[in-house]
Amino acid sequence: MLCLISDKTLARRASGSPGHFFGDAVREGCCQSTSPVIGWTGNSSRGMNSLLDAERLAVMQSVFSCSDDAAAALGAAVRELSVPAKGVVARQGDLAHHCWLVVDGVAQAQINGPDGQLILLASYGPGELFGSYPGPAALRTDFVAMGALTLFSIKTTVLADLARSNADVGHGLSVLLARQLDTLLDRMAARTTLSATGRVYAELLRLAGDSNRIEPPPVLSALALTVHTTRETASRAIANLVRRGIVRRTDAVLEITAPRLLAELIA
Amino acid sequence: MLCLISDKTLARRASGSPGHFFGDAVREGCCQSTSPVIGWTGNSSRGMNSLLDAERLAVMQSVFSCSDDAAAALGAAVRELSVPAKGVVARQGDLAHHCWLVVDGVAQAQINGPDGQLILLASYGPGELFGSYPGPAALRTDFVAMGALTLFSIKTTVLADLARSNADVGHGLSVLLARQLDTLLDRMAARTTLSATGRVYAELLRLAGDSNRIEPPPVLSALALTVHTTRETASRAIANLVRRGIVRRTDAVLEITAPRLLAELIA
DNA sequence: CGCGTCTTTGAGAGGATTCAACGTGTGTGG
DNA sequence: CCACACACGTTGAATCCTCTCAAAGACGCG
Repeated sequence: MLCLISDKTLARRASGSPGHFFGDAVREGCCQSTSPVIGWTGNSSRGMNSLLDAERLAVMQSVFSCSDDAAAALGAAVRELSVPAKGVVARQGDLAHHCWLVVDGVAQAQINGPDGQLILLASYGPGELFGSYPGPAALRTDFVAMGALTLFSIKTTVLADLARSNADVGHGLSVLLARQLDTLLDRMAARTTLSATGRVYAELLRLAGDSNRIEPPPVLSALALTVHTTRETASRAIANLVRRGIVRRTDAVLEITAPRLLAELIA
Repeated sequence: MLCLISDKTLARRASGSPGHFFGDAVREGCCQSTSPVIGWTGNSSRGMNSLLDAERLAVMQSVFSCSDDAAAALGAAVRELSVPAKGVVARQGDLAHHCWLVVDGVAQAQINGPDGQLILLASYGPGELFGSYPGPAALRTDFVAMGALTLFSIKTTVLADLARSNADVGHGLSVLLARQLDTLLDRMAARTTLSATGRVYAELLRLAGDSNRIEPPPVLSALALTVHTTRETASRAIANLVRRGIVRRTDAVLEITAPRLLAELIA
């Protein structure tokens, strides 16, 4: 029997759930900016659903690296929010009056191209912020959870006011945004300079990091989406690498045996 | 005799200079975010080379919408800088310790793809900021002036300190960055969802604005670069529109006669 | 087991770049 | 003043990359 899944279904699915890989991957990736990551990086192993006030403050402090009272002010303005896997935080076209701060999990900004194709624009990991900031605005993307997601939501106006009145908040915000700008520029550069296979290769290197291993091995359909290509292309690209002995792949791990060579191939 | 210019040469050239169109175009385009532009928008008609202190303060205030003393602090930390057309502000790979605030003119972030092809990642108009912000960092793009350009340069560390100590600065910075993030997302969306001709059409609409006229008519090679395609493709796309009577083109102006129809074609 | 998902491979189609050629306008230098 | 180089635009043909379509196998799960 043939495979009848339309790409649309696949796309919708792949951005969701089950592989733990994707979550980890994106979480790892979303903060690969030049500046070091803030000390705190979400903690999905905690079993509880709601954060204690103290934790909330700690979160604020580590995200904004701010004083106690600033954290308190933020904590008070914030509302905790849980979104199930595949849940939609906000829809394209909505007039948003909020920002969302990712506490745990990963949120993705995606667009449905006119042909129904789903396109990934950005992903937000723990400590990152999305929504409408300088003022309320219509959203140009959907924001969906790709795994269980816990957020802090805060009114745009309140956040702006806080930023204006409290230096720590403003500064923290600017750092947050600068980092996002940075990674977005990277992604943009990759998308426009590299060929489809090149983007796949680059993503492999990024996911592998210094250890040159991806464990568990990546789900190709998901990887394809993040670099804006098709599973077929990704599959072919990687098959090529395996054939040439540049990467080795087992059920448990994908290992890059010749990272230098792979890096050369990208250019 | 044939034309022997390699594409590389062309690319290098086109990003420069002579057509006044390109400068205006980008200047118009770089602030098309949802939030209204700050009240002040550069003034190239002023004949002098150096800004008075008072003007400098005014610039700061309108960019950061901040108090007098914050503006004074910024003004003191800043060094004025003039870059000639085609001049390079900073090079890819440089370890930058500065941020630059565009006072007048347009700066572009560009990358040379491995094949020597020049690619435009972003452009910064008056009131926009680029460089390394949260901390010193290696630049991933060249920054070049595309027309006479005057900048304020400020040490990254100084700016960060100011942001942390002065709420107005931090807030202003966050607004600046949020706006850039916004437009970058837009650009990204356009680049990934649209076809090459679609991007050309979209750019036409954007340049034309409400008046539906582009005056003087766009330099195709430059337009092609901004939407990341070739002059040939751009030329074909527009020739098509002209043939179908959707736009009219003379030496002096390009006019969109059927903006609705054109908008339809983009999707 | 049937179903859905993921992967892989081949073949075909389409879009966009590349190459080639030519016309035009502009500025430079002999 | 006249080449000449250079930039820009236009058009056609060839080429290549990438997506789409089609088919089939593997795995996990209710």
